[in-house]
Amino acid sequence: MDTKPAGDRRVRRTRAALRRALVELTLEKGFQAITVEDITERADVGRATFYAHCRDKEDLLVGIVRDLAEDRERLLPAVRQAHAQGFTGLPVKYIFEHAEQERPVYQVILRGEGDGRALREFTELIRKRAEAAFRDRAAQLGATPRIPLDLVARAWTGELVGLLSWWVEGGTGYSAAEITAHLRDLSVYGRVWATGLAPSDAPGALDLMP
Amino acid sequence: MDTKPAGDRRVRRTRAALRRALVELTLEKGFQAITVEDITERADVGRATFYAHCRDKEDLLVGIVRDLAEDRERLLPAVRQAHAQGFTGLPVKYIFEHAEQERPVYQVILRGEGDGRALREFTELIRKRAEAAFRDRAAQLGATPRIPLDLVARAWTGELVGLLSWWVEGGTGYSAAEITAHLRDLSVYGRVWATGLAPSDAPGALDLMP
DNA sequence: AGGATTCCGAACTCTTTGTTCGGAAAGTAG
DNA sequence: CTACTTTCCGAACAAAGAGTTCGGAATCCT
Repeated sequence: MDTKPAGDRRVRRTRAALRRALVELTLEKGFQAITVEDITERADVGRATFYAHCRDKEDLLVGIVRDLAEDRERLLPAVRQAHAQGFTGLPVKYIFEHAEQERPVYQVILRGEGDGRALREFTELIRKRAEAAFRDRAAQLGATPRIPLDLVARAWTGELVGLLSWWVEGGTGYSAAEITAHLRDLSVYGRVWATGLAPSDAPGALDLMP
Repeated sequence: MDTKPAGDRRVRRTRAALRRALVELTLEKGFQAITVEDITERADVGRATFYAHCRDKEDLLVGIVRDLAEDRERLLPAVRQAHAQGFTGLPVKYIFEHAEQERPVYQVILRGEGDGRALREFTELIRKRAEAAFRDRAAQLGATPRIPLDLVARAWTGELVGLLSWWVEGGTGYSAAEITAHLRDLSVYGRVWATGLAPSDAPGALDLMP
């Protein structure tokens, strides 16, 4: 999928139409069930034109996801600078807000449509950021973690992706700010604080308690 | 996909061969790239025979996943009874051990192969168990959660799936017992305890601190 | 041994994919 | 506005894969 600026208006229009059609159809029938003709029909574009823009369905999806990530990253420095310096992580609330604006695409990604590559790449991006942020801060403070930071980063990424997948489908009743706050409190202070349940009540505790 | 006991030896053999072939090929080339003929060739089975057993690739995968879940659930009561009563969650360590035994299939599921349905179902199963466990225990103790339990259950499920996906790919260097303990400590006591990092160092904290 | 079931493989239809090409349409630059 | 370039269209084509059918051979169960 081309991601050049696309100077020609015709190119911009057909590309936008194809992408829009793919996202719509994916949410309706699932990525797998879609045929190229479905897409071109919905986009009102000749089938040959489709192949002038991308190799196949997957390629089209990759382009969408890549541009979404660029869009997200593009505004990041501004957001970051508005708060503090030296912070290398992605502000969580900003991710939720971005997902709110681009809900359909986030749904497609987080559902794991299209062989799940998009979701894996999204997750990896978050994970790397989180791990870098943890390491930076640990180095600054000279703190000695009780649990390896790579493991902490993976677990935290799992929490974020899990909640985001849920939230983006709608119906949770939380605002971006609310769910962000909950996620932070839970991950920072733990389940004992969050629920008042003693450790022995945790799933899996059976194997760990005397 | 039939999941009957399969009394006939021929049926057992070809079914096993087909499933084995599908898992192998999926790990080699990815589910999407596999053709039915690839499967039958690897399994050394006639192509017509394939359709005598299942509608298509997906159906075959569904059968595999379903039987795996059955296998996991079948031994659960014994495990549970060996530890405590009234606990409705899935013992976490047992899941990791099961994944260790059935590594290839878990890899296929957790990579989100085959349109991601298998992964979604797996996640849902865990999530429901976790939420039920949290609710039961909260009711017993009369505790008032600071964070809604359904949100806690989703976040915890995300942690588990995230770590399990990582662990099952190998190379983490942890045993099932070790990673289970880490997951428990981290989720129960939180990141401040686990890493020594102050709350303001958490990704996303920017939006939440004054 | 006998009857039922399953497997095989070859042939066939149908859908979808991906490519090609010449003419029409729309865009851009000057 | 003109001239030149690029894109779009649609139809036609080849190739691959999906899914079905069927008679005969092989295998299983009892």
